[in-house]
Amino acid sequence: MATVNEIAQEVGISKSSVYQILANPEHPRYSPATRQRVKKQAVKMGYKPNLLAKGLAEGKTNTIGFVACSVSCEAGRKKLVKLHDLVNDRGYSFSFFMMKAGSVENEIAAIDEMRARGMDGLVISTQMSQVGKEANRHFFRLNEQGYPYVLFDSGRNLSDFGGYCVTLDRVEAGRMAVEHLCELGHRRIGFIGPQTGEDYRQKEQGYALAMQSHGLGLRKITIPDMSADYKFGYQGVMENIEAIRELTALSCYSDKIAVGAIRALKELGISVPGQIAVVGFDNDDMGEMMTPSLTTIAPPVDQLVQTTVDLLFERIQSYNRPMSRHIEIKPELIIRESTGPVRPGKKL
Amino acid sequence: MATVNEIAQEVGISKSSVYQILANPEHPRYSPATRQRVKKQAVKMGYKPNLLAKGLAEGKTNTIGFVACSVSCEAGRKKLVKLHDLVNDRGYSFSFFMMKAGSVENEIAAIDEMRARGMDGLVISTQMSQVGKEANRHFFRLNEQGYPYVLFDSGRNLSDFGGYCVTLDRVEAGRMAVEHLCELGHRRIGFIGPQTGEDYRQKEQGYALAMQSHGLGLRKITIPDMSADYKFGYQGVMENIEAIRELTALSCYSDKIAVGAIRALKELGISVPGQIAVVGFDNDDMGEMMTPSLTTIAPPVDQLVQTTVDLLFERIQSYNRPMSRHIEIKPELIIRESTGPVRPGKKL
DNA sequence: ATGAAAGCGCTAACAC
DNA sequence: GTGTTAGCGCTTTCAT
Repeated sequence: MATVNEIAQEVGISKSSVYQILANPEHPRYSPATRQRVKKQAVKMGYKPNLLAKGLAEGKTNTIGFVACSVSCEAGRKKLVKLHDLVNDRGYSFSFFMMKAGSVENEIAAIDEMRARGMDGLVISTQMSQVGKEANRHFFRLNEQGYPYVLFDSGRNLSDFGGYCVTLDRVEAGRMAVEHLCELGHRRIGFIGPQTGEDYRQKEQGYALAMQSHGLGLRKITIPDMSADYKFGYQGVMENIEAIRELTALSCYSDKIAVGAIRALKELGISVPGQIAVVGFDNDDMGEMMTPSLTTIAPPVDQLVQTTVDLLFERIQSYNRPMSRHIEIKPELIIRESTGPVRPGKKL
Repeated sequence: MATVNEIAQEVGISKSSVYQILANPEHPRYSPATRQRVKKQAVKMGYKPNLLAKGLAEGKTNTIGFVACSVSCEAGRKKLVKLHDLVNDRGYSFSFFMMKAGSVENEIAAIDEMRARGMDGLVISTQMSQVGKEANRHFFRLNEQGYPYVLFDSGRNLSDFGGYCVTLDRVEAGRMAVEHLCELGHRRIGFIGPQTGEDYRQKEQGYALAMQSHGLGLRKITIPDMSADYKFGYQGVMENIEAIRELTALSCYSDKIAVGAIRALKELGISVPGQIAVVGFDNDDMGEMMTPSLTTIAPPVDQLVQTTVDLLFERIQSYNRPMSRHIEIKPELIIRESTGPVRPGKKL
């Protein structure tokens, strides 16, 4: 790969002149003739500045990093793409780092590596199985050092977390599902989800709060893993048939759980929404095309990402210490075919 | 962030000693006492080597880049994750670069940027709408310069492409769907897909070859866009109802198209697989859970990725010029509920 | 209008 | 055992 030096040798001038001309091709500081020759050579040799050297010299890379564990789902995919686009719109490059899932140590390692690579700022989105606030301790260092980052829609306990952070209001999400079902006349409403994760805890809390405010008893179905895979929805129903038969409606932790559950319900000869209404969560594309199409609680992905990026650049451009800021985005209800009014004749 | 120099100052020795000790903590070249002090300081100051500087100095970054346009689908997600894992297994970091979709210029820009960032090798996976071989010209430069890269499952015309390349045998995929349906007794078999893209052309060619070898006439349904979105499957059926009613089986460009098509068929009161059998392509997770579950042609993702990574590292470790190599991976048929024997009584 | 020189942080060959 | 020195390629200040 051609370097500034090589161009300088070809043209027969010093490398700093070449640099100046390439950085500012129109500036009349150098004679038009020299400028032309340099530009020609650069094109001819296919010159591309070495970004490692540039970053080292400038102390910045014009790159924003995104640290996430896998691309866990369709929703994760949409976030990734939107984030990429918005960061590009700001004239920054975008770099995605996939951390190993699970432990806080992996999260720390991922963040450290991205900093070591000279990222000018980080969007961090990781699902932590550890709920306690000790899982946030490593952020204190970032805060103290004034390193720009925003925690993004992360299912973690945020008490005591002192940085910038944008999340979806999952308590509200859990509540909205119940409110929707209550309006349709349902009272025996179940909730199916995994038992771990702050993520889950919040939705389940919203469910519980809404049920209590309507004077209804809780009916939870727990599935084994924190993974939101189809199979767990299927198994959840199949292994709790009796409890399911008591219900007229089921709120699900995710669209995938809902799809698996609906598959199981069909196999059991229980009609959706006729005998049981089902609400999902995530607004996966597929929900629109399945039969019945899926009523769901949708995270406003664009708004989430937009807010995150705004916050990050506010942080990057300001020189003062970051204050603690937590922005919660409200979800939206999308009504489709999988929910309907409770059947009058349904057995108690 | 702490530097080698700062540690050296604290400890009171030269920076090269610090470097040597940190690079080789157990080597007895330095006195145990000094080694201890250096290691302590490094931990205390939270030293992490600056990867830009390291990469610049060493002329390599121990990082493999993945260049792709968006993460177009569930299958893309799986590839991304598997690629990441295999690259990590080799002791390399993994960096994902999402290029703007569409033009060859964007592809070139993406590749150039990754090289400028010091990637030691690249896996390139882009869908090109341009079918001609001129879309491959920029790879010649990479070949000549001996830069290590592997073209990965890219729907493009590979005549004249002189590098390493791993693809799915999509002609075979198209053929397999037809063979499966013929074995079930179907003869009026349609194919639905977009009209652009090498990707499409191959599947369609497999369909055509298989149909001809059985002496059957082609029945193609074309959908507008190259996007493999659900909606197009739905629209494709709804806008070609007459043609659809002639069929006893339908082979689809993708699982998403299949899902949309099945939704439409249901709305039209056409039962699947009773009145019409449907085969998808991709093996999206969702295919297992929908009703009817989806018979599909599955790309062996792990094998594709494994082969790609093997090839890339072979290239990285060898000093000789790359030969041209093209490895085609065979897809697999997964039979589920959406296909069944043709109904005897079906109207001609 | 052009160039010399120092520096970013890490690496590596070699000297003491 | 430890230090010196030059260099990776780009940037930036200051001199000519």
